[in-house]
Amino acid sequence: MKKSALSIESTSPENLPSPLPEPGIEELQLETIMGALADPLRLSIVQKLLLESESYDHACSWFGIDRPKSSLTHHFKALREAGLIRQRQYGLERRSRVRTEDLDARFPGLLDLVKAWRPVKESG
Amino acid sequence: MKKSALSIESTSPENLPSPLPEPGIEELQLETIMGALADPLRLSIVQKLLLESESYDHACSWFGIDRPKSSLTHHFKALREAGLIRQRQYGLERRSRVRTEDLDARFPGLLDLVKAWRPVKESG
DNA sequence: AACTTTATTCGACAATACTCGTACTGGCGT
DNA sequence: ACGCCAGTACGAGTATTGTCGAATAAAGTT
Repeated sequence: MKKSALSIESTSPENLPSPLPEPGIEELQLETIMGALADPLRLSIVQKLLLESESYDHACSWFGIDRPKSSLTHHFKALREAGLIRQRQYGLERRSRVRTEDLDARFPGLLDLVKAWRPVKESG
Repeated sequence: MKKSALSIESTSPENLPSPLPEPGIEELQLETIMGALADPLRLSIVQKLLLESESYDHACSWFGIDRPKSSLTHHFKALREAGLIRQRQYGLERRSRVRTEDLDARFPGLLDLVKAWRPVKESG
């Protein structure tokens, strides 16, 4: 992957848009995290990020969730405000990633539970 | 610990009252568990059992929670139905313990998070 | 049998959370 | 400038959850 030496975006490893407002590490609360993960849809969002995002951030269209946009906003916001994900604005898109380092530091083992989660199939 | 050979209650290591209705191991759902632990009071109940109960079961008076009894019933029931605790009737008391084996088997690391939980002090 | 103790059930109310339509904003392309 | 597009904000309706008093049940005691 060749890139121009002139690229204005490659001077440092951290040339990212600043994150949307989120709780700091010290503000993370286990109850709140648990509450955020009590919803199967949100659990699946975090799991998908953990298992399938190769260290890239993803806009919510990437998840392929069949829900109205206002519902998605609601859930992504819940995850961000609980401190599970970090969101950055890239042009039109608002991309998300799991706050792996922070969560591993504060709640070691938590993300492993999410990775190992196996949703129960509802009878149809 | 000497005991009578005639004891009708000591023929096996398991002479306990049978547990109240609870989900089986295969029915435990992470979402539901998370939901049950999203409440600080319930989180503190499970934590106290994990840290302070020396493999004994405890009635809810043991916890020293300053709430009406009907509220306590509500929360203990929520914990039991989520599969976090097992409850047995001992005479007048209904004693609880954490389902450590089941939870460790299904969600390894979960109980460590609860043990390590440090509640945030509300400003008074 | 009457009383005490532990805890449940029921019902009402309040508070919180989920769902989603509609209208809007902010960045981008032409 | 105009429209398009990802996503937000607001608000309403619904559902779920928490809180707790009052009445009840079940077990033990005397």
